Amino acid sequence: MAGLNNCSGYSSKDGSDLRSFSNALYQKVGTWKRKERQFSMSGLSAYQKEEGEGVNPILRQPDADEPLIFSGSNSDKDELAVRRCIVEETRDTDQIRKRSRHAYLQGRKEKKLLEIEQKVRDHENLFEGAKLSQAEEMDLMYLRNICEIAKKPLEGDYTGGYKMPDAYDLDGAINQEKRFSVAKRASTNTEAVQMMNTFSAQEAWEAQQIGKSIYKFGSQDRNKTCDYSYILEDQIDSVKGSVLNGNKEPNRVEKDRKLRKALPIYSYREKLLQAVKEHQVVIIVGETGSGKTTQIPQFLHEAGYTKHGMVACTQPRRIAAMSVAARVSKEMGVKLGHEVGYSIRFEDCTSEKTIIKYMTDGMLLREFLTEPDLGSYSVVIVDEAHERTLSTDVIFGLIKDLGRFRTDLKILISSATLDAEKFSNYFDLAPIFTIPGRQFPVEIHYAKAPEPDYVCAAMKMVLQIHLRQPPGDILVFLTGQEEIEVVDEKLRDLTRGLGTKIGELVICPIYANLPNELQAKVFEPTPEGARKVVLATNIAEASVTIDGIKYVVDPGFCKIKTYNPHTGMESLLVNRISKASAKQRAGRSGRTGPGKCFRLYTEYEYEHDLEDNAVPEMQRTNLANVVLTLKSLGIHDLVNFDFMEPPPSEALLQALEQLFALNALNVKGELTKTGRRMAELPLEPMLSKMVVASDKYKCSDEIITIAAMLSIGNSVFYRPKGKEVQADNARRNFNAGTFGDHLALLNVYNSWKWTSFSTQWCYENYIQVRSMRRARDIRDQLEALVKRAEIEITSNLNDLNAIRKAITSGFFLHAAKLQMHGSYRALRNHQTINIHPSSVLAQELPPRWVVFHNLVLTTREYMRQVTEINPKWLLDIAPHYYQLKDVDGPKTKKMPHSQGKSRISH
DNA sequence: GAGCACTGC
Repeated sequence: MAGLNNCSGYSSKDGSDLRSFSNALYQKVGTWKRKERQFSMSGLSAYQKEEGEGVNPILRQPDADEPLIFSGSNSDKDELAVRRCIVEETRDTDQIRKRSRHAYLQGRKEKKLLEIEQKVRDHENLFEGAKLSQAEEMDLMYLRNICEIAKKPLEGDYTGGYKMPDAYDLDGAINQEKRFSVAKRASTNTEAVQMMNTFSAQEAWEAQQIGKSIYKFGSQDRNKTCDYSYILEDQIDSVKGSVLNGNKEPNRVEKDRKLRKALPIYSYREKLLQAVKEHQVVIIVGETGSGKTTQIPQFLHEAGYTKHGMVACTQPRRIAAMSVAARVSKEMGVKLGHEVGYSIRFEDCTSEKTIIKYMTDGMLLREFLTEPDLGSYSVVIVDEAHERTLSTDVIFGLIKDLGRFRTDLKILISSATLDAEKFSNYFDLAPIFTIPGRQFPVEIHYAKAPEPDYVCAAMKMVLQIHLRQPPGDILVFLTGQEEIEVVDEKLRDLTRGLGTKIGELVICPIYANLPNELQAKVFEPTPEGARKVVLATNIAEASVTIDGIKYVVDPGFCKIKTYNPHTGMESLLVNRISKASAKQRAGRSGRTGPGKCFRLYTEYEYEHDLEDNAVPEMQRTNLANVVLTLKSLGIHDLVNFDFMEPPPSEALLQALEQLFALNALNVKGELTKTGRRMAELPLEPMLSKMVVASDKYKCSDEIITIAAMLSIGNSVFYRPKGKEVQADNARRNFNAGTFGDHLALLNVYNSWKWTSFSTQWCYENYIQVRSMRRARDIRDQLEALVKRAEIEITSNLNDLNAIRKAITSGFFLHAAKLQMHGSYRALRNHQTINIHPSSVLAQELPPRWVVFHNLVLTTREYMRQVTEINPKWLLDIAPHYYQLKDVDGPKTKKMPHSQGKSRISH
């Protein structure tokens, strides 16, 4: 019951138990409502009369330590105005909700329900009359339970827990246990609510539910007149949990900025240098604000480590590398690019004088290719190691190996979290050095009960904070663009017209695909008297820092890319965040002053359902590129390569197979000449194979454009809300005379080039300038590298067949054949797939043979970026992979759809 | 006729 004593919303100060308290509370609310109806003719004055009686317990029940902003005399008037507005707006809310994720989930749920019901029937038929084993009975009961749960509407469906997506495992099959675990847990909840007495959060929830039912009993006609209660009455109760340690005092901030010596790390200087002197590898745990990234390289320089080589410090992000380098060069009083520099893709800001070099981790990996012993470095610092990016993990393996014969090389691994033990074990029990951070304290509040719909809950929470908490900006973490747009629209609707009655809400969305000029709004200072609400994706967790955030709303979800090596399919799934992420998110509120973090999940869920750390990227990605890099570094035994956490062996094998098929590896698993050329290019292997092959077809100019356009991904076309039709029309202009998306992308780039890279042209055609500039950068880089690899740049724009052949050379593994009903069958694994509706070819008569760039799993399995090919090319280009019967079997001539028996030999 | 988190070379 410890949690209850801390609860901030309804805590009873006289010690009476929660149930009777909430009971009384709801009765009070009921009275209040009835009175309001009585006085509806002059509602406002009725309020003023009642002032002082505690008429509105929800807003008038202040926390002991939490002053209300409504303490002034106008509070009830203001609040009434808010409610009035909400009454009016609720009429529209239903419609908005229909378009929201909510409705989307409901639709999917219904589909699923039909499937499950059929399954139950099947089961029942199968086992009719037979005696069931206990396990079978459990199974059946469990399916029935799911049916029951699925039948309930989403709104108010407290039994359903969080809405979780289907769980896919790396081994290909859908993991049924994982998939239904949420439902399973929920079903036990409904059947035996009494069983949930093991933890306080659940108890509190139960008490609240009982309180609600009592309240309903007393006001049956509530739905007719009291729609406005939607937001405030159904408020989210939170329990105050732990406080993230903070040791920073507000008045010291300014001083700290000026005094390097005031940073916490400074007092550890001598000890740290001693540790580095005695050990080759040192693990540094430094919390945010400890100054480790800026100070440690300077310490090492002062201690003389730069006499025999540079100090390298890797960062996972470009911006971090640039900005830290700029700050350090300022501190040292040297010009950026001289003694202190940075090195990122497209930009090498270093010189011969450089002794401290900040760089992205991918860049250090590239340096391994040109200088395998890292001879020009004396110290390598791997910063932000806890993020476990693909490059960081590969660097770990390489540098651990390198350290064995370069004993003079010092290695520092710096991480923000407490999984330092893992790092230490990996690096042969390297000593761990802990430096305290300097941050403001952050109060953590947990939800008292699980929230069924986190989008809706987040919205309520924002309004609650806005009404109840002192000024300060709010940061809300959502999973994607769609959610952000829904919440944005709904919040705008709800607060429209409040104007002067209540502080204005300035709503700023931010996600990576949002055009720059719209992103900039987030960083503008909040107007006087207003409150900024930032709706962000994970971008705000580490990549973007917004000043002035005082409150964080954390629903506890994010989208994570998963990869299935069997089908070669990747999918973005909404998933729980890790404890480390939750901590990081909370910390975003304590940057400029003490903050508060409202987690929309219970403390129990935090403790038991969240993993400590996110799954490293290595475990959930296509490894072809990693394997190619390692092979070109001369590492042949990949199975025994010392990964910190080895990737799944299937993924490794699949990557080897793919590289073999692409002719990058020979039968012995050694790198071929083609493979060596491919490794030079900063592209995925299939794309780099395409580029290498373009030499043969004399169309390298076009192919590198296509490769650049494909590697910027899906952010070329911009489709603003409300202008979808115009955007789609503009997009269609590029499709004329093409055989598919690849050539359409080529058209886009060339058209832009012919307008001399006009920004205006991009706006007119609903194309994202930022992405196009990036494509141009990549294209320029590729052009230089291709020339260095002695591939001649030749343009052959008129011979579209040559271009398509070159594409096929890279993507023959991704070939598919039309079946009946317009779906396709992948030649590699006979999987049924479809053309993505956004593709050029989705508009036209489906071609019989295609190659595609990648597969995504959303509602169905879709191919994105599809181009028509001639099946004979497959035989010409990949005779080692395809045989005549694969593309031209005797049966296929008459019955093109019954080709299932043909087999692919490797 | 569907909806793509974030990086990096």
